[in-house]
Amino acid sequence: METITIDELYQTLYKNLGPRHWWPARSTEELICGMILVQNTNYKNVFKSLANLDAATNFGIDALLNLPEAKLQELIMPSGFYKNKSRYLRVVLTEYRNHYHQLAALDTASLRARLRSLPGVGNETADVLLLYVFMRPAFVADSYTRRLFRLIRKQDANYEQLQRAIVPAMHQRIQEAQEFHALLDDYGKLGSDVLDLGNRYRLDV
DNA sequence: GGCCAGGACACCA
DNA sequence: TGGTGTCATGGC
Repeated sequence: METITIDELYQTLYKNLGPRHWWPARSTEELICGMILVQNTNYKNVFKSLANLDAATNFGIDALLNLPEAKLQELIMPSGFYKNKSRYLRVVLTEYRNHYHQLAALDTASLRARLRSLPGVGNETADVLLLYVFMRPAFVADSYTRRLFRLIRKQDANYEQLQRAIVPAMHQRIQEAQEFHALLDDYGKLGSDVLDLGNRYRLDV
């Protein structure tokens, strides 16, 4: 078995999978909606909800926030958990509309803590918001990512533990950090048929 | 027809 | 700190 570094892992994934074009969205508002709606949900279902929202509001921030509660729930229903997600969407979109510049001025740690305090924003959603909305380098230790790193590190780790281990070993620009997350998740979906990293490599961090 | 998806949260011990 | 139940739809 061959040892691999974080950089080499990134390069290996990139060479085999190519650019993943994440996060798919035409506006920041659509990005935020997708991030909430995709929680524990297949993105194929999310696309249906996003199409509904687009048709109803064209992703105008005020149009989104002015939707009656019942209408918003109806539009996002294909993504499941629609009662929770409608509430989370309102909170995060309101925060974005009213406080974006204040948030953008914060250092990354303070910004993450602020995002994390919002209902519906857990570890993963906070980190994808940092990565794709606020353009801060972040490492998203989601379930796909933890599964792969469990295989190549030969040890288990929860979200925070994996972040503490990996972040110091990363030295990526924002675009690479974004691509890394996309590559890790798409690798998780495609499975080891394409590239059996778990049986080939060992990562010592 | 069962399993799962690009989680978060409340509750419990 | 860690485990479990709940939220819910649609694709495969």
